[in-house]
Parts: sequence; structure tokens; C-alpha cells
Amino acid sequence: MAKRASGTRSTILKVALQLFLKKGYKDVSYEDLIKETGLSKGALYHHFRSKEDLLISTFEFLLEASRQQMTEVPFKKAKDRESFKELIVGSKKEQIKGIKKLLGTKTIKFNKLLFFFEAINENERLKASIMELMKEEMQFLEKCFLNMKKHDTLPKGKDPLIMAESLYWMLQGTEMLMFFLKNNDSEKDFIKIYNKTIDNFFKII
Amino acid sequence: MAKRASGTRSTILKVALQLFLKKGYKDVSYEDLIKETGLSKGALYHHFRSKEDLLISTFEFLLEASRQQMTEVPFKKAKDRESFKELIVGSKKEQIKGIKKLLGTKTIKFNKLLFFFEAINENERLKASIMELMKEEMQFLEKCFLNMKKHDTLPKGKDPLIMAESLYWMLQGTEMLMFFLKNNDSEKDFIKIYNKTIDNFFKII
Amino acid sequence: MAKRASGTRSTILKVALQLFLKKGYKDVSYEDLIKETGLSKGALYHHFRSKEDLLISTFEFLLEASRQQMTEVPFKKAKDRESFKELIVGSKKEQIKGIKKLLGTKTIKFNKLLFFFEAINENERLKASIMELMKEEMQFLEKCFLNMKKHDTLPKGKDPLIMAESLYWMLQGTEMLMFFLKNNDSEKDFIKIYNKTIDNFFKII
Amino acid sequence: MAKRASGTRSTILKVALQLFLKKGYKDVSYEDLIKETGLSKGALYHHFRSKEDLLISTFEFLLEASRQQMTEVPFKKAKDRESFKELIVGSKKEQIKGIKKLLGTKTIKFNKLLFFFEAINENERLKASIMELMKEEMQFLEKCFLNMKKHDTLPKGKDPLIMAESLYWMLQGTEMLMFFLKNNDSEKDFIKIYNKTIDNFFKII
DNA sequence: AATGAATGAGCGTTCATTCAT
DNA sequence: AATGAATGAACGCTCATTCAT
Repeated sequence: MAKRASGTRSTILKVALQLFLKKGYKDVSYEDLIKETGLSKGALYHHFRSKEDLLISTFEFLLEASRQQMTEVPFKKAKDRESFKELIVGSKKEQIKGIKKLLGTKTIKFNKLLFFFEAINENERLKASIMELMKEEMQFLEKCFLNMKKHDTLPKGKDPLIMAESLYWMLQGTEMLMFFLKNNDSEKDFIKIYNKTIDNFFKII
Repeated sequence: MAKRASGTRSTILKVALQLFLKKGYKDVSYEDLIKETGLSKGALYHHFRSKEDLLISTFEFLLEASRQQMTEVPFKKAKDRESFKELIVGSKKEQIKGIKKLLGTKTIKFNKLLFFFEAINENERLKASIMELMKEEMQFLEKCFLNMKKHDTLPKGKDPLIMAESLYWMLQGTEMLMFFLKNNDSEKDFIKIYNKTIDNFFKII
Repeated sequence: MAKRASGTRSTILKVALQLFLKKGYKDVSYEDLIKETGLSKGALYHHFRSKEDLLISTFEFLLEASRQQMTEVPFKKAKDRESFKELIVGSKKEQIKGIKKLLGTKTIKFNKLLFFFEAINENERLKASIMELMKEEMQFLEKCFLNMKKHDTLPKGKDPLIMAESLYWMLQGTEMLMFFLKNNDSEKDFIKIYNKTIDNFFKII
Repeated sequence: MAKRASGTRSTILKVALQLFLKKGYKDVSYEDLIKETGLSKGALYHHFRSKEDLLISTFEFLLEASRQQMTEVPFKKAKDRESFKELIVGSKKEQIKGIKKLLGTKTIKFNKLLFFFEAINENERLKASIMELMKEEMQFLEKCFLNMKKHDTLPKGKDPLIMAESLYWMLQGTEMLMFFLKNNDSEKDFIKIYNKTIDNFFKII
């Protein structure tokens, strides 16, 4: 009766996430999943009632990992601009490392946004999850800025919340650029883009 | 570039664009197109060699319209923050009005980003088009900021290009939020989001 | 726009009816239909939106044929027991001939009742159709008996309606026996059973 | 013939019979059986080699019960028309009560004929069983009529065997009507139909 | 220019069955 | 005696595409 932790379920989740991120949800077929997992169709359906169920599980698996990683970041280390940048970029690095570990791959190429949009399009419930995550990520930036305020390393008279939101959307916007790049490993591009965007942010405030 | 569209061809393009924006490329079938255009399968294939061809044509149709609308905006009117905001928001309004006119509908609900990402995923060539458009849009913002500099309505010592890029990505980032809203007519939401984002931008610089 | 009378639709209906009667609805797959019609899956779906749609159409096709055949039977010919039997058996012969013609086959083996029960199980609407047909068939028997009354060839004091119902159910009941027989051509068995049942009926009244 | 059923085996038989009668053989899946029995796939296969084996066992389980019930009916009680009707209807009531007890349910909804036809379609051997049962049921009616003859409560000059066959098929035919009714508990309908049919039978002989 | 009949690969899903534990 | 993970054939159905007219 107790669920055997055979690892099959986890294998499926990893492979599915990998494929969804690489090709998009719609473009991943059960044939693909079978090929990559080495399992049979029946096994996949034994663990996930439908493709949509697999999508939701995969999605939550990814969000959970993101969230877990985020809560471990010590925002108090963000004292000045340099340490803030290090913290954020480092956190992104960790996040990518986490996903790599999650997936058990050495490189990741991902079209995260396509996957996200498709997922939301497919299942209304996922909206709430992703909106909550976005909110938490913004709050994390806000905490950093509040900490920097204490250390007098931010211009006065500027609302930390608004700065956080602004930087957050800048980062989200620039992440779209990932879509236009051809590398098999998106990590370096992510880091480059994050560095550049944070630099720009500090140049304009 | 702008293919002179015969009545039928133009009808197909409009309907296809409408459907792609609403449901995403993958979720639009020829059956949908037939239902909405009132034409036959044969007619659709007579005008567009394949679904991908229709996608490309539709995409270029949209980009061309966006580009055309943009070149008509008198960036010189952006003299101070208020007039800048008016100009940008007004321009967005015009853009939406243009798309509405293009599509011949009174309201538009669109998941532009899903459509964009799917399109790029489907056809490599489209990347170039969209990147070019993004560049032009950023340059337009830059021109506005340069003009404002002349009128001394921007903080000194801040690179107009970097400000333009930053605002651009903020706007792009926040446009993602459109995905999470339920309105049938996205226009009001767009305007609200644009106003808020530009306000925030001016609060932090 | 006007439906081309290409005969494909009719071919599909015939083949489907043949297969449904022989094997039962559930046991007929699209693969079977493809093999027997020589058409492709797409063609089948072009003409019938779903398997259930095909079932309904097939069912109505059969009922319509039964009904049409029945209305042509001259109940006034039923003057005495012998002519009544001839009429009913002849009518059944005609019905079978009609179905053979409908299907374009020389022999029919059918498990009509399995098909009927499955059909009703699959689609509620079909109940009404079949109940109406049953009613009409009973009414036909009643008309015959009324006519025989005029010719004084029936026992007095017996309600023609009740006699009609009784005979009808006897015939329906014995038709079940068809299920237990092995012939490839059910025609002879039908005739034999009908003759025997009508004889028995006259022996007991 | 009557296999002494262990608890589990008996549970499976009951649940299977219940489901087969309600939904038809084809429409009952192992998933359904698991849900209703609370057992695992393995347990089902441990007791019944295959779905067909389960069908056969279920079928024989039902026939055995019917037969057993029938042998207990005291045909000598059928002295006149009224007592005959009481006997037959009472016997049918007992039969239904028996099935209810067998299944451990308070109500039964069953499409017996669909189940029978499907079963025969699935497994040739079952034909013999059911034909034998039918014969026995007819013989039972015949015995009743012979008994009534002794009491001079039947028209003279009419062959009890033929009367028995006739009534039997009338009852079988009208049982088809059960298929068209919507009650969750078929018992009352059965009784009503049986009463009406026997009344009609006596009206025409 | 336009129709719609026909194709067949591919999809997500269900199913009875097997088997290691 | 009983579990439930795993299999893979088969199913109904959708889809972009072709083509004779």
C-alpha cells in the first residue's frame, strides 16, 4: 500500500521537466518520454494519470525547487551594490546548479518562458503557483534593498518596494533574451545577462 | 515587405493572427481557421503553402504593422516626464487600436508572448525579425530620452541608452502579467500596466 | 457546398452496419472499418464525427429501412391464419432481403439484439427510436388481427391488441434464439422460427 | 459445479456479477473491479486466470443460483390461473431476492440480456449453459400446465408444451423492456411486467 | 480561386496481462 | 494470499497536407 520509493516517479519527473524546458510542453510526446526514460507507456500512466497531470507535477516540482533554493539565500549579505550583485547572481547560479542537479544533466538549455506560458495556458491552477513565486522573488529583492538601506548604500528617497519591482521586471524582461540564444548550456548566458542587468539598474538609479 | 493582400488572403491573415494571439499557434487548427474565415481548406492552402507559412506571414504582418505604427510616433513630443508618458502610453494605445483595426474586432485578448515564443520555436528565421523590432523599440525610447535631455528633464549623468534598455525590459517584463489576467479586452490592462511601470521608472531614476 | 453523393458515406454505413451486426458495436474497431471499406481513417472521420455518430447513423439507417419496408406490407391480405402467416413471414423475408440489399451481401449473420442493446447502452437517444419501431410493429400486427376479425377467422372475445402484443413478444423472444445458432446465413433460421412461432400462437389461442 | 468460494473469491464474483449486470462485460475494467472490491490487480489474477475466466465463473455462479432457486419451486401449487400466476411471480421475486442476497445489495439494476449476449459472444461454451437453463425453465412451465390440466383449469385440447414455450418466449420478449426503463431497482418493474404478461397470456388462450 | 474528399502519421489514453516481491 | 509496478498492443481521434475537380 505504501508507495514504493522506486525512483521511477522521480526519473519520469526529471526527464519530463528536461524535455518540457527544452522543447515546450506541446512538443513533447509520450514517445519522447518513453525514449528518454526507457520506460513503457503503461509505466508513465501508472505514475501520472495524464499528460496534464505530469505537467502539473513537473511544474510544482520545479517551483518547489526554486522556492527552496530561494529561502536559503542570506539576504543580509547584500550590504552594498557589489555584494548585492554577487548575492543575486550567486543565487541564480545556485538555482541553475540546483536544476542541473535535479535533472541530473551537465548542461541545461531551457526555454523556461515558453514552458511557463504553455503550462498556464493548459491549466488554470498553475497561474496561482507561478504568481506566488513571482511575489516571493520580488519580496526577496525588497528585503535585500531594505538591508542595503541600513548600510546607506542606496540612494535615499527611493522606495525599496518599487526598486525591487522594477529590477524584478527588468530581470524577467531580459530573461526573454535567453530564448534568442543558441547555446546548449544556458548557464553562462544567464549569468552574463543578470550581471549586465543589475549593473544597468545601478547605473540608472 | 508589405504584401498587397487580396481580400481573401487578408481575411485569412487577420483571422489567423486573431486566433494565434488568442489560443497560441499550436492550439489553432485548420478546422478553427475554416470555421472563422468561412473558407475551405483548399482556399487556405491556395494562399498559404503550409501552416508554418501562414505563421510566418501572420508574424510578419503583425511586425510590419507594429513597425509602421512606431515610425509615425513623433518622439520630439517627449519633452518632460509627463509628455513622455503620454507619448508612450498613447503610442501603445495606437498600437492596440491598429491591431484591432487590423483584425477588425472591437476587443482583443492576447497572449502575445506565448505566440511569440511558439513562433520562434517553430521557425528560426522569425528570431531575426523580432529581435530587430525589439531593437527599434529600444532605439525609439532612446531617442525620446535624448530629446528629454535637451529639455533638461532627465537626471544628468545617466546614459540614455541604458535608461532606454532598462525601461524597455521593465515594460516587457510587466507585459508578462497580461498572461495572468482574465479580461476579454486587454487594452485597459495594457494601459494601466504601462502607466504604472513608467511611473515607477521615474521614481527610481 | 452541396453534399457530393459520392457514395462513400453510404459505403461506410453499409460496412459499419454489417460489422456491427456481426460482431457487436464494441468489437468493431476503426481498423476493421478501414480494412472492410478500403478507406482511410481520415475518410471515415470526414464523414462521421465519431464512432458514436457512426453508430447512431447506422442505427437510424437500419431502422429507417425496417420502417419503410413495413409500411409497404398490405395488412389487408391477412384474411385467415394461413394468409396471415404468409404475410408476416413474407414480410420478414422482405425485411431480410432488404437488409441484404442494403448491405450488398448475399448472406447475413446477425446478432441484432446484441447490437441493439449495445447501441442503447451507448446512446440514450436511440432508445426512443427503437421503442417507436417496436410500437409500430405491434400496431401492424393489431391491424392484421382486426382485419382477420372482419373475416371471422379469429376466436371471438379476444382483444386484438392483446393478441398482437402477445405474438409480438413471442416473436421477439424467439428471435433471441438466433443468437445461439451457427449459420452464416440467418435467413432460413429466421423463417423457420417465425413459422413455428406463429403456428404455436394459433395453436394456443 | 458450485465451487466453494473462499471469502475473497466470493467477493470478487459478487462484485464482478454486479458490475457486469449493470454496465455490461466490455465496459467493466479491472480498474472498476479493483475500486469496487478494494482488492489489488494481483489478487484478482490470483483467483481468476483472466477476464474471460472471471466472466465464465461469474456466469456459472449466476446460472447455478438461478437453477438452484428454480428447483425449489413447488410446481404442484399451480392449480388454477391465479395460483399459477402467484407461483411464477413469486418465483421471480425469489429469484431477484436470491440475486440481491448473492450480491449483497439492496437494489439491482440489471441489463441481464446485454450481459448474456456479450457473454455468449465472448465465450462459445456459455451458450450450452444458458440454453440448458432456458430448457429447464420451459420445462418448469410445462409441469405447471400439466398440473393445471389435472385440475381442469386450462382450456382443453391445447398442448402444455406449446403453451409453455409460448409463455416462456412472451416473458423473455417482455423482459427486453427492462432495458428501456430507468429505475435503479428493477424488481418492481419485473413483477409488473410478469403479472401483465401472464394476464395477457390467459386472455388469449 | 476555391471546394471538400481523402490520406496516414501521430497523438493521448485504456486495457488485460505479467511478474518480482 | 496479495501487492502494485511495469508492459505494450490496441483504441478512438486529430491533424497538417494532398489532390481531383
